[in-house]
Amino acid sequence: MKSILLKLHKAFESRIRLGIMSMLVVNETLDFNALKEYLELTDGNLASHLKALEKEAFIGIKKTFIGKKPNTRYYITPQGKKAFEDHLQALQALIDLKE
Amino acid sequence: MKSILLKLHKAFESRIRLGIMSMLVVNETLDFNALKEYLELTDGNLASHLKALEKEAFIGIKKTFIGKKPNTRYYITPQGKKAFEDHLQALQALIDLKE
DNA sequence: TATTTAACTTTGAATTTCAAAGTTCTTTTA
DNA sequence: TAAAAGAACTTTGAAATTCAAAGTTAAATA
Repeated sequence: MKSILLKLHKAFESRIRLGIMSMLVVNETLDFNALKEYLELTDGNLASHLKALEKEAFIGIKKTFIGKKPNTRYYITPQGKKAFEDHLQALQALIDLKE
Repeated sequence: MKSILLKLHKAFESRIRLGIMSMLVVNETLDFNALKEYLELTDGNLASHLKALEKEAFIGIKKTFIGKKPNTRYYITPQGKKAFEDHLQALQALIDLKE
């Protein structure tokens, strides 16, 4: 049990970061505003959580233009995917304890 | 997705409290030292997390004696069980998003 | 040229977390 | 019976985290 808990990653303890990662697992990329609207966050709050995940190299940023409009898209990195999957597996193991 | 996140209970965001609840779901009751040793926590830290869960009425305390030794046991309350199960279900739903 | 929009950064206050030390009560042990 | 030890805390204080709100910058549109 203790070993399960140790597999939970600190970066994913926050429900907001859990939400960001979940969205990025199911959507190849998402832009700032999509995340912001979906998760109903203020700019600053979202930006700081994104930064926290970026610092861990769990997500990456791709800045492009759509026509002439700047567009910042976020995507999950391979490490991020791995880390998040490990985290979810640990949660799954916790859930299975009940059975 | 947003609605899933809203079902995550703040009290269970901490891995320590997640651990306490998990232990109490699979063990009818547990005493202070069992939790402390299993989760490798200091007295103070454990006590404050227990207090946080008790404040939400998610766990209860039963003080007894084993022989002449005082023994404090913790157990999960029906509300606690419900809340924890809802939380795990929300996590399960998050996990299932990937499929 | 003025306004708007995107995507931040900064600031600061509130909350949370944790370890360490102190406390109380009881039980052993010398 | 006095001293030491153990259980289960409480208190303290520092560090880290979280969040909203306001400020910033650069480009785009009116």
